[in-house]
Amino acid sequence: MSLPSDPIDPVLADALFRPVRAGNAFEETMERMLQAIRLGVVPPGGRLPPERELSARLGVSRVTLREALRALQESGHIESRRGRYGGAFVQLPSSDPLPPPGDVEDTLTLRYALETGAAEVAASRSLTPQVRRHLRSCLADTATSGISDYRRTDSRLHLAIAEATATPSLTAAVADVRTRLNALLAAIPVIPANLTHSNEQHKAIIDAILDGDAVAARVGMAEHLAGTAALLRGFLA
Amino acid sequence: MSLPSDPIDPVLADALFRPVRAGNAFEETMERMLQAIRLGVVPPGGRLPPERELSARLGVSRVTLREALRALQESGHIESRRGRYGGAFVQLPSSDPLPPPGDVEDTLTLRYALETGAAEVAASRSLTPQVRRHLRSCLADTATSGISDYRRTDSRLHLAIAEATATPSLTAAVADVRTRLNALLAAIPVIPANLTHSNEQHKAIIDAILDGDAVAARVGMAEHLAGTAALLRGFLA
DNA sequence: CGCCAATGGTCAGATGCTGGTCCTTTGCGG
DNA sequence: CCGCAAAGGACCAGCATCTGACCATTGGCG
Repeated sequence: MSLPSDPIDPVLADALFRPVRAGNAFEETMERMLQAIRLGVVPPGGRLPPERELSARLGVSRVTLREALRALQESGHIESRRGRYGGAFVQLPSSDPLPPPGDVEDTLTLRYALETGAAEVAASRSLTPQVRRHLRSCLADTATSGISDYRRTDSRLHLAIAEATATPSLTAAVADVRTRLNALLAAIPVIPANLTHSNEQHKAIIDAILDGDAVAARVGMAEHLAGTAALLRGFLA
Repeated sequence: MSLPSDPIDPVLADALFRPVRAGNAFEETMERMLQAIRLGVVPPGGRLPPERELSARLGVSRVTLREALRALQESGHIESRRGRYGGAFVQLPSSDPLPPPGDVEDTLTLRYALETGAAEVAASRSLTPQVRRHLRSCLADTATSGISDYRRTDSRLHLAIAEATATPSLTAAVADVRTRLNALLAAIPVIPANLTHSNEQHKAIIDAILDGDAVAARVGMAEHLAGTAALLRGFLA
């Protein structure tokens, strides 16, 4: 019963007829909040936007958003305080079970395309002083961070590069693939030797971007990603 | 009232607190079907998968899917036939109002990152004979197509390159950005001179991919995209 | 010291979406 | 020529979600 009369490319069919929504509104909302917390976009101790604003931004009713927030509260990720100047404050949960990792090669290849592209585009632009400062700041944070918060500062640096492209869709895509990558990285330890090596590569990439050297930025990022990819393939093979 | 206690990066906040869902289930389902039709994944005269299969794939109830199909029927995109060997068959609608174009630079930059990355990755892989044939076939279709169906065959060729990466996420991302691009392209005419120039570039890109020359594939794609980008910026400036 | 604005907490009614079931149409194959 | 399998068409009960309003708490400010 192969095909009655359908010469449809099965690969493209999988791409286009993929699920319209990854889960119900509650699940997707919670994933987003977890993403913001895990990527360090809202730092530990920081406050999330008010419920009304968040629900409006996410395009979700406040009831649904609150369900997600309550779940995050019970899992120890946030703490809610009432009254004016209250809100949801990010905590450091004792245990944080990451979602199951997806397809490794799919994630790594998508990451390669997105982040090498982002590095090249960022280097091709004339960056504002604020953006240049932010890049340098994130680089310094990564270089001086210990093993415990390396993953978060590293995420922030890579996101800063994506931001420097001034391309919202690209920034969002990089954030998403970074979340998938972190789910993979959770399975392997942070090794100090790799850490110092990464820091050297980070510096080379940021220097190239600040110099406007698109080729060097791309090549530097490609080498950097190859290192992480090799590490992951080794551990998850 | 700048910030009460929120040192949250507003750019990243926009990226992470973006809407969880683009619309209701009906709207998103209809967008997907239109995407499949407009990109030529299901060719004119071709049959869509059965309702039950489609609803399962899209993760949407059959009722909702049928609402979308009925809308497509009333807009002249498909025709439904009952009985065994029936189904929904793609028509050529007389008028097809495209959705309003989004941010031009955002679309073009994201496209640059995704498609140059896809070309490089495709060239880096050892392609199966089927994939090689498919690439050559799509290239030939594009070269021999007239003005009327150039946009569709061109879309198919670019999608074929994405498929060659064997990376589902990348394929889906390229398909999405291509849909956004087509919304922009709808505003400008197809010019024969540009068409022949594009065909030369297409041949260079596919040759590079088939030769496994990653650098040439990337550079060729970058030049090709720059041409379209310049054209669009000129018309939409 | 008391008011007030901003925030989280709660609820009821309306609407959307789902899952399941059954009906109708159609054409191939026995 | 008839029966069956595969497809679209239609319906309904129940759950999920949204809308909108109102209540409760808190800390700064007048």
